[in-house]
Amino acid sequence: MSWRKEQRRTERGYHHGNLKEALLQAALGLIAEKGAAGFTFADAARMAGVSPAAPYRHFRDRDELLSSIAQRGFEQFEALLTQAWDDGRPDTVTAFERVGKAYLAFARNEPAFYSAMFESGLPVDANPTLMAASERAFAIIRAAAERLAAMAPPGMPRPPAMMMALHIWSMSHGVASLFGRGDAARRKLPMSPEELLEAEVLIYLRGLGFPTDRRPESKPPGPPPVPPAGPWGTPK
Amino acid sequence: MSWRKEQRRTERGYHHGNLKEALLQAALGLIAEKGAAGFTFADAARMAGVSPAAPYRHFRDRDELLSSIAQRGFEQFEALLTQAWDDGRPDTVTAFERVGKAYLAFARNEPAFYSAMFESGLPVDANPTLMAASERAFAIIRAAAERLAAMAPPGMPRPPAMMMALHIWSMSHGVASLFGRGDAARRKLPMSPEELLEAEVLIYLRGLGFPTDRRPESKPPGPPPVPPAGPWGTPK
DNA sequence: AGCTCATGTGAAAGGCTTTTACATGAGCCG
DNA sequence: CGGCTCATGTAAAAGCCTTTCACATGAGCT
Repeated sequence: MSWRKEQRRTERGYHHGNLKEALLQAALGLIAEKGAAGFTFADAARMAGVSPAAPYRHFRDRDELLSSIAQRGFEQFEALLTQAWDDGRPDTVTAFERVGKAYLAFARNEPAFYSAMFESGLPVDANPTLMAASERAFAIIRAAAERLAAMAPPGMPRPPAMMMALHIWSMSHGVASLFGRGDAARRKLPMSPEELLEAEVLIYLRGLGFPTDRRPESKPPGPPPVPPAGPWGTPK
Repeated sequence: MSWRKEQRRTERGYHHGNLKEALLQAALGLIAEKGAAGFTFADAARMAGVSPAAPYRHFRDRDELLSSIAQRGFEQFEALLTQAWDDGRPDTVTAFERVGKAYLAFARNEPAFYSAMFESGLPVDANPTLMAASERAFAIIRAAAERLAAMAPPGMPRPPAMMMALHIWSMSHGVASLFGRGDAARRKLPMSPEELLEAEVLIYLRGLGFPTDRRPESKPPGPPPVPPAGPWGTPK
């Protein structure tokens, strides 16, 4: 084996050996449990088994720890979206909707990251590193919108990809914030957040003139059934 | 004049006379200035000129003050949306978009209320009064969607009004949260939040089969221009 | 005039944040 | 090996916040 200092840290001595990481993990757990506002620097220290002053060797203050978590969150978010987008395979619309689902999945499965990223009141635009990470994540949505815009049906004015990306982002974020969290601010819904967002995106794309019957784009779509089935299941 | 105890409170004695209201106002200012997380009970007391213990005569704790503000926020929000909707005058689509603009205006002009309502981490569903106020506000959007759904063009399956309402809500909330705040979490945009949301809603409505040329619904719309102008200004 | 109770005060306990001086020991160098 | 040095951790202390409790005040009622 090749553990130099990863393992065998059960009975530590004066030095922790991996405190920075331990603090991040502890904070992640605490935020998930009690929200970004309720999370306490001292609590994280206690959980890591060090004195309340120790964290200051690794983070300037509480906010910097929060920023680090948001930073890491944006990175994981970007990775998740990248994987969901999968460069538009097997077809653009399918991949697009997978991105939407990934957005919701992230909000639900990583409440701590999501809190730190979007609800902690951190001035995102004041931290260039954080801002950059945030923009890299958005760039995935942007790229997907670009691809979608490029295949806009002829005869329609081509929608600006940036605008489409912002629209999709706001839909995803709105659904995730209002309905997609595990525990807090929950409201009863007649459908799952995933279904809600999928229908929303489909209607939106249809409004742009896209065929939304999920046919692989290689073969041109045949004549649509009349009346076309709506994106909200069978009526009645 | 008829001030019994409203005015002349400059040089107060032992009793404040209107502390509850003064605390709410102070908190509103503090939250607007430093965010819901940064707001302090003691600060509000100081601002009202009373001891740190005084607020406890009017609010069980800090959270109850926050809840009161959220409560009041939902009420003002409802009033604003009601006024914007104006029972669908002069026509449904126009009124509908006015509601969207009102949502953004509220987020921008009342950041303190907005924070308390949506970003404070308060368990909305744990407080029945708060929940009810929140639902009354949403009911306006719901009613508007109902009206819109009723005038769905024939030949299309009729969209469920509740779903439409949730979609519109999520769009508005997404745009407001991501781009519509005065100071924090700002991101650069190629257009104003209002324009962004308006285009988004128009595209969505068009996806449902609604004519979106803003003609008064009394006179049936003539043949649409071909190709129809997009909701995003003139391309190029 | 006197009572009473809502409303405010002062003090105190306990917790969090942040700083400072000091302690420890891991890694390196001869 | 022996010793140096510096990153990393600790203890203590100052300052602020929250919350509680016993006590003070005076507004409104009888």
